[in-house]
Amino acid sequence: MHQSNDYFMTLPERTVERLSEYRRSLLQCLEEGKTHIFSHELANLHHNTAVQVRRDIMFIGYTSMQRKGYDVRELVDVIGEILDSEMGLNVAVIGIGNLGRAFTTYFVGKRSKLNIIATFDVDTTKIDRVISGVKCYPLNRLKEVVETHQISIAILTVPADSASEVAAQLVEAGIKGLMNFTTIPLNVPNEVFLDEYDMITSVEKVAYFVKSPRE
Amino acid sequence: MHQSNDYFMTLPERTVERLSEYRRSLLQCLEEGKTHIFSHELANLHHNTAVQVRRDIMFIGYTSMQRKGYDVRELVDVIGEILDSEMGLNVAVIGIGNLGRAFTTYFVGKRSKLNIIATFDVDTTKIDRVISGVKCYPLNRLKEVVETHQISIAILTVPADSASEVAAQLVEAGIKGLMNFTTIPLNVPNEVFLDEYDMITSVEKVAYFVKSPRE
DNA sequence: TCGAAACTGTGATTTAATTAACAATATTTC
DNA sequence: GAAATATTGTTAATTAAATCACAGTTTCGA
Repeated sequence: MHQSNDYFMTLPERTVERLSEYRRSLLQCLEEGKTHIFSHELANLHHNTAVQVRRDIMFIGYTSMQRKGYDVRELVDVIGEILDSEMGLNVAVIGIGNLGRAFTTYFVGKRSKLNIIATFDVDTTKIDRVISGVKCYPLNRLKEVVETHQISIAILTVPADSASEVAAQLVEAGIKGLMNFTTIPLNVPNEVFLDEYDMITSVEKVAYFVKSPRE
Repeated sequence: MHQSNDYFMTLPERTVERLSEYRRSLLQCLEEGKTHIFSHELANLHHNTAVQVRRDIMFIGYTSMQRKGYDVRELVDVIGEILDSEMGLNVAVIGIGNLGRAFTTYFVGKRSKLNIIATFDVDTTKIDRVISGVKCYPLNRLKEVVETHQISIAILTVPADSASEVAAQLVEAGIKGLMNFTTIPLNVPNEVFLDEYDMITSVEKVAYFVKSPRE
């Protein structure tokens, strides 16, 4: 396996996740005026080891000032080059109930290359209102709005019983990435990147390990 | 490595997650009157393979009627024996903003051995109200309520800037499992099971793979 | 200026998770 | 009732992820 610094292979999924997390800590460091950071410091801010941090950073081909730690500013920029699309990506939140609003407000104010352009809902009282800073469209305008605004990522926070149907519409509308927060597993074509997160499963897992601790 | 059906070792984390997911599909099957299910059917309902399903089921020591598929009822029960605590576990949701409410309402009506007993918030207008079916207490009564109701699991959905402090209080109050939905990584003692989920990271990951598809 | 200390970068190793491969068993078909 | 088929349970192989171990810098202290 040969890796150069010029062309990137796609990174391991876990590494991508950690880079996203590192970046946020690093931005925090910048605000606090910290200019350099050691691998073990960054590790301590997250739940991992210095080696893991160094390996992740190795993957993106950045190297530090030896013995001074990583230059925080530079590292933020390099992570940005990896994670962000140059022109940014447009995002829609589908279903603006509690979860949709939670998600949307999380993003507000965060400078980011991801722009929440639209939210969608079936509830007519929400339509055309601005919710959490973003305009709400009726679901039946999904395809039109996705196309005209070139939305490539959708966050699915609709009730379980409409999840599959809406997902199909999203695929049809040409979405490229789908984050599914419903409890219904979805099937999408291979070229659409799908990630699913199920809160109930997470908590059942916590409960299991509370009941049966390891070693 | 020797595994008997009588005493269980703790299961792989991913297996636990999948079992939780399987169970929900299986309950759905029961409602539809389906009494048996093949490994490949269960696999198709999720995003995995028949082998994976069989391996997961092997882990919990259940074996099917050969060639008839798994007995749905039995399998649900066996998964329940693995995942659930006999007497159930009590859960509290800390921070009843959008995300806290989303989580709480997800659980309402789901028959489950996990009981959301209390929610907590600092907002005095919420206190003593019943939100999403659960009573809201002031944060300063955390320890008292956790102790008297024997709450062992906490769902942390407070704003980022109070996350660490509240987490410390939860540990102090004797919580056994903590599900952290804030964007702040937490440090808790080893005996407290911690799971963290960060929406922003998830979406940044989706964005990365939209930009750099695999193979 | 030399040696010790503090970090990084990375090959080698280990561990965990997934997938392949297939024997064993039950069912159906003729 | 023998052969073909469908399905499980499990061992072995593979792949992915994390960790170990250590050589290579740079800096510091005497």
